[in-house]
Amino acid sequence: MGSKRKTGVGEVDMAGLDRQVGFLLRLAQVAVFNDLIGSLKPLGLRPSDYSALLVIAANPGLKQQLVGDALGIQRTNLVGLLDDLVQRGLVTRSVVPGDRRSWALALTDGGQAMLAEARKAHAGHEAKLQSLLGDKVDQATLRDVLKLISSL
Amino acid sequence: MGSKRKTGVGEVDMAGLDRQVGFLLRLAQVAVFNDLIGSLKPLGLRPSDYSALLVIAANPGLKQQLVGDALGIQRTNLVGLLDDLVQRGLVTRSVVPGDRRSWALALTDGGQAMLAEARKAHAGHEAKLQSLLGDKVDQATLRDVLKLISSL
DNA sequence: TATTGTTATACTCTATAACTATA
DNA sequence: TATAGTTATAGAGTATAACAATA
Repeated sequence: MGSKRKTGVGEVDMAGLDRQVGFLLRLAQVAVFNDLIGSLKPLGLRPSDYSALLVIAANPGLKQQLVGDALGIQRTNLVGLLDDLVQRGLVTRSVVPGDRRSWALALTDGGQAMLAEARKAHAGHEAKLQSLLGDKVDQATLRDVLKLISSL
Repeated sequence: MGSKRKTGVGEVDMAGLDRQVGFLLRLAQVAVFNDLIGSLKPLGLRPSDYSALLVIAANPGLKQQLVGDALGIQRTNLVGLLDDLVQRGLVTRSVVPGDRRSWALALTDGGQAMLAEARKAHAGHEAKLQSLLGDKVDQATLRDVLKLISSL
């Protein structure tokens, strides 16, 4: 007991934690997320801002509610996020002819330009990850595994 | 453009987000973490409490600083976590003969009993994950991939 | 001078309840 | 009644600065 290989940090016995998928999954996610945060920071965007711009660009006229559904952000927490994007002139909230309760979201020209820059930043981030994984991992398989785990 | 397959939530074009490793990694991590949170909740433990108990049990006499290093928790944020575990009678802070700045952490008998229960709860969680992955994924390979990604 | 633990504090992310205006 | 957006608020989790005691 306690005679297991001491991996992890220095002399500390990690008690098998460093061999458990959940723990490693968290470390991997934090590493990737932090790198993405750093890649987008020069543009003044967080990952959530970037993903909102992406989804709005792909679905012009989309309602806030649906953006939230797509990204897993509650509509109540999306308000402030979009307020900022609107105030920065990247996104417009337009009246929907048939429904005066909802907004039709769209990117401004500035929003399109910002998204183009963000895509480049994101591509750099992805390239780093790809080169790390290289041919050691089949990306399609990895995606399938992650999707499977998501259904837990 | 914009004519890609509409996956994800309902009618919304996810703009390729649902095919990116970082996004899927986040979804997978959230799913696993939430399941672990639910598994430990009946014991009044959070994942961070559980991992602290694990590491202290494997390294009796360990200093707070080293627990933090092992788990990626700042020493400043570990204080309250350990305060609670001590107050619940699960962990003791003892004087270290050679160094009066630090505490020697250890589990009480109650802490050992709690950890045994927590291990069972965790095993149930792991079993759920294992049965989901089944023979579709080699666990050792998955761990290696996640470790690799963590080094980004 | 550096280290350990501590306190106070702030910031982000996320979650809930309640309101409004529309449908 | 139900829905879309909004506001206010609260709770985690995490981050920094500064301090006391000790090395």
